[in-house]
Amino acid sequence: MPELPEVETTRRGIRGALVGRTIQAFDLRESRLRWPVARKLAKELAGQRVLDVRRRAKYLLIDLERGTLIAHLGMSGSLRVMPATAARILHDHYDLVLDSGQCLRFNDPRRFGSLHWCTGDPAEHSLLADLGPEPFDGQFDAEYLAARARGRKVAVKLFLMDQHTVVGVGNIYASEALFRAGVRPRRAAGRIRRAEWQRIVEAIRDVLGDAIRQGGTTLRDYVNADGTPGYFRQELYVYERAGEPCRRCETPIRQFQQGQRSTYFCPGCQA
DNA sequence: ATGGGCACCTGGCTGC
DNA sequence: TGCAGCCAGGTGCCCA
Repeated sequence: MPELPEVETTRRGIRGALVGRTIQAFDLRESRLRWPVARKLAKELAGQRVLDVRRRAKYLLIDLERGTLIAHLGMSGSLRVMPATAARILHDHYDLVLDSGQCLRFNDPRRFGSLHWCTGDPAEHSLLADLGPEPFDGQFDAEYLAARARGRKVAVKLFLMDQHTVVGVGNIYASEALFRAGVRPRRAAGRIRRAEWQRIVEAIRDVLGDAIRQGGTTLRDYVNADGTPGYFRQELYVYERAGEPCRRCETPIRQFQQGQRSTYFCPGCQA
């Protein structure tokens, strides 16, 4: 998916068009997302005003008057704001039609995305309840990571991608953050030194912040709320650069598999 | 608890 | 040109 920068870019892009508007209709054309979306949701949502659009981890939270929509973009999903009359294309799965004449439209070729309706506190929803801290929160620091990693044999890259450790870091930014921190992705989490955790914390914040400023990373499907791609791809140091010279030391970037995903690193820059 | 692997799905690219 | 095989921003769940 879209990792944290892409979800945050989407949030910022759709928020202005949604907040204060009233939902006129919920058009569901494909209910088979990661979990089935109930058709009866249309009846519930119609007439409700949008109070806010927030983000928790890689989930978008659309606060309405009587509850919250919890949306996930999966691997290939995107949410765009457009005229409700705009022609639908393949894989447009639902529209949230607003009283402004615009709609929020979800497109997701792989259908790994999801949509839940939550009355009550979304933080206590089963999808969100056990998530780790936000990377920009104060409680996410070297001490926290060191304590959590103690005794763990799992590779540090997989440890960082575990949403119980910290949220928002996916396959691209895990490789990129470890490059910036100078730490090899295969090292056991329990053997990372305090100074390295400190660098990892800073690297995660830096790379996510830089990516947000560039509107995220577009590999294939991802587009922002206005349909434009993210431009951070050109600033990647290692991701999808196997065999190419490191931008810092010229050593060829290496690639290998970790947890059925591709990992990239520079043997010259990362210890 | 921890670690590892699979499943869900479509589309684009590569190589025969 | 056709098609099989492989790969892709995630994550819940099942097994040892």
